[in-house]
Amino acid sequence: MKNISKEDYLSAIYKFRDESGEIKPNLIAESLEISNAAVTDMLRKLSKDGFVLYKKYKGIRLTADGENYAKNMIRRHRIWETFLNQVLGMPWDKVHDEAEKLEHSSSDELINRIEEFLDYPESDPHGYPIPDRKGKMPKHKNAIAMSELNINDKVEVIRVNDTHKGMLGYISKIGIELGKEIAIKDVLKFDGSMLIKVNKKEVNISKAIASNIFVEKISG
Amino acid sequence: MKNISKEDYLSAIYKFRDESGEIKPNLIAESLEISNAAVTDMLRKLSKDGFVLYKKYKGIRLTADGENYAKNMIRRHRIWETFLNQVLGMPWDKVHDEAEKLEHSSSDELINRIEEFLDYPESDPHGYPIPDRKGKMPKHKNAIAMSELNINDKVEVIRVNDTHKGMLGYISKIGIELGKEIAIKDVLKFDGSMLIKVNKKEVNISKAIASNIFVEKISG
DNA sequence: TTATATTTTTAAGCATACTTAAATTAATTT
DNA sequence: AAATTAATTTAAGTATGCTTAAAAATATAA
Repeated sequence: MKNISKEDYLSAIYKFRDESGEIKPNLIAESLEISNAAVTDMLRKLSKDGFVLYKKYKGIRLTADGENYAKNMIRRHRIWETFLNQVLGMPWDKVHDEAEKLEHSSSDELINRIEEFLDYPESDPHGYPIPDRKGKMPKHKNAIAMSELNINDKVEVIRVNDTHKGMLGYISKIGIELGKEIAIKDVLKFDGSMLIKVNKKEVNISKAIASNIFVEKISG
Repeated sequence: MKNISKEDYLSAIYKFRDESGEIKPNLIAESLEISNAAVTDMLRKLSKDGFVLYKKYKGIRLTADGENYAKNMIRRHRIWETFLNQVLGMPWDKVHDEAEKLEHSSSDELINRIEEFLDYPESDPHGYPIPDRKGKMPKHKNAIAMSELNINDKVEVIRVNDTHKGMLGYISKIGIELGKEIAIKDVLKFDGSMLIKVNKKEVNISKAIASNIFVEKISG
């Protein structure tokens, strides 16, 4: 395993598989923005190398090796993001792309040193947990998507999905960040968009955005 | 230019060209440990892209664009090395390999941020100067190779060539590091090896090693 | 200056990770 | 259950950056 592509495939499978641990080629292709044919190709290689279980036309899942490898990539990614944000002051909507490149170019020793320098952080700048060097995930806070909320709920932002490019920058402008308090003022049945209060200002956000912001209830 | 290989070629040309700025394919091939044929191939591409001046069987030299690109790679490399050593405490004989990977995976913005965090260092852990963001090199100290020295010279280590794998680790064990004082006790005419005193101990080093350690005379 | 050795280039081929188009299998709709 | 649609795989082809072997040019030595 020296290969960027293979590492990206494993990360994508880990990230987008369903609750039962399976994923379809289509979803991998979409998330990596490549053709289905390329995915079929690579799945055979990953299977031969013992990182995924794959029989054609059947579901795909990671082996124990594949799972470890993927989790290690997630670890690298989140440690880099945390470093870039906390130490170098890079804004949270820019760290993802930079970390995506760095994660393929660092030894485990380097990652461990950065982790130590950061004093063993448990979550990245978007609120996602960082696996430790043995692959153990710190416990997640019990968060719910903002799209599930009702009028008069008051919540605190716990986690924000960073996979949709542009979204983070957009909600930053509105004033949303980790730890911020938000009050739900109205929910439109028509399209699920909601009126929320952040920093004493009321703004409207779409359901799609709301479903990528995870929160903890304070009251309601 | 998204390519690792092309970046490595430009760095190698910059690093190993002669005083007139020229280099031969052979030397590039050796330094990158690839075949001469591969070098011919790539030179045509780099020439087409405007990074080198190249006519077959004639000397090779960088264009202004090529020179800027190469210098920027050197800058990235040395800033990463400095960061790894100063901030993460990675030993000076390990930073080269790690930086070699990272230098291809970082945006200019990231490099600039690290440089700022390091408070604009002027030299890397091996004593080599770091170009600033405009490509300007800080002035070198006037250093001479230790292989040029004579009995009873006393010197201070200014710079050590890090291109020979294993050498740094070897001389570290002897006790040689930047700023260290060394006294020349004897020079063997037979093979040019020398007896030197470091940390009150006398050790023998070969001429090949001595020619990669650069020093400043204190007396003699 | 000629002979020999070395360097450089050309030619042909390989592996990787993609692509598009066609064929096959599976899933959904009627 | 058959027909239609969608997903997946196969097949053929591409670009990149290498390789080895042979040919051509240059450099060195006698």
